[in-house]
Amino acid sequence: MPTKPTRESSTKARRQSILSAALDCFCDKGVEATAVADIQRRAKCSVGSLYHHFGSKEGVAEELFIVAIQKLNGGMLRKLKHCRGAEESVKAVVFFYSDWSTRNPKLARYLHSRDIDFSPEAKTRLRTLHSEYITNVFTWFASFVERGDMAVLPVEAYVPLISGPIQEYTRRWLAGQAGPPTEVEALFAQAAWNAVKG
Amino acid sequence: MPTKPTRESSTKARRQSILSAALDCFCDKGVEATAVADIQRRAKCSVGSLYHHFGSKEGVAEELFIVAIQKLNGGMLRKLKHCRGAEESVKAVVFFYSDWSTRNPKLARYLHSRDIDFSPEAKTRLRTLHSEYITNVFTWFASFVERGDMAVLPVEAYVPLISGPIQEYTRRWLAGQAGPPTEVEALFAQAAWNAVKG
DNA sequence: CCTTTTACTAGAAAGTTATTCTAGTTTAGG
DNA sequence: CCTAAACTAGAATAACTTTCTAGTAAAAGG
Repeated sequence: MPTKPTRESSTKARRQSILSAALDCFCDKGVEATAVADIQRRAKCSVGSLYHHFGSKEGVAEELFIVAIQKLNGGMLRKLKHCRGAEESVKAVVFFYSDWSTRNPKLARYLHSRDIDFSPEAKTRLRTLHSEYITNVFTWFASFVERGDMAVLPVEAYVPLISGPIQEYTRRWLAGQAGPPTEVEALFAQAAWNAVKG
Repeated sequence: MPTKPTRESSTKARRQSILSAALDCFCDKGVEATAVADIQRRAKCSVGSLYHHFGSKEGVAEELFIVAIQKLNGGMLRKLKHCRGAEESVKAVVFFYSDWSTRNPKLARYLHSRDIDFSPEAKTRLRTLHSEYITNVFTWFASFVERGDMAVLPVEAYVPLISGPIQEYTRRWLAGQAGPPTEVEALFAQAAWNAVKG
């Protein structure tokens, strides 16, 4: 049975409804072109409510971006934990990226739009999230590199070599310029492994 | 000696001054956050003049984007024409992208911001430019594939495999998260060739 | 050489959109 | 109950984009 909505739960629901209304609008018309009124109408809330929760239109966009990144990164790490060797891990990165994007096309599309004007605070928060993630990923792969299963390369080179192609392909798919990533993921996973294997 | 400015030349100069003022503003504060007044002040022109030439702020952003794409693509094709074999061509793509971005960091940075709300006309124009470019690139590489120097892959897979890593790396460099691409271009060129060689 | 047309510039006015403000409602906690 | 804090609403304001009117200067036609 549905429990009586408490304040906490309804706040969460309201925030969520605004975020998902925003995502729909952003995907339909782009970030810049959607007005606060568009989001508001879609979320069925007032201007005041929206500004109470997010401070600004930019605030909504930032939160949405951060939530999306967290979902993607969190899922990736969880997936990696179940991998046993270097090759399985590298390939898992490619497969997970492809699958996640296919399952969450709107979020993926939004993550690919890079021109959101983040506030300094949001930038800091993103930087923190990113370096936490990178740290986690690197400690996972470091042992493989030490063991000689993977090549020794400049640290910043691994991610582009492994994820660059599938990301770029996915971007094209989202833009309607290519077939679904499932068609090439195996090929790209193999290429990723070839690029970084020891 | 400087020739007397004719109408045609001064129009061109004015348009150019608006475009480069816009590029500076966009790089400093992002597209959404720059006001028409910012561009106008920097270009030392009036609102009327700006609207006469470009119709809207979006119009400025679109033109800038298209010009940048044309420069990048044009340069790439010119570079390719001087290459002799498959390997040289594939590697040239990586090197040229890296060098062009290093030489034109502002334009490169702007091209990486993907969230500009293009008008339908601009979208059409971009699509045309893109498919012209793709056609040119593919006719260049097709012979190598036929000859067996390069692997037979889904057509849409080549660009991500060859350019994906260097693009992703360059993006990180522009965001201050990595060293200059010259440090990895040779490595990435080799990886690109490995990914598509026959 | 004049005049007419067209491209262009300027800045004020109008229209839109984002943000703030004031007032009021609901809920958890004492 | 009562109070403080969280929340909602929508009017008021402020910021910004776009349009409009007027005027200037270069080219084109006679």
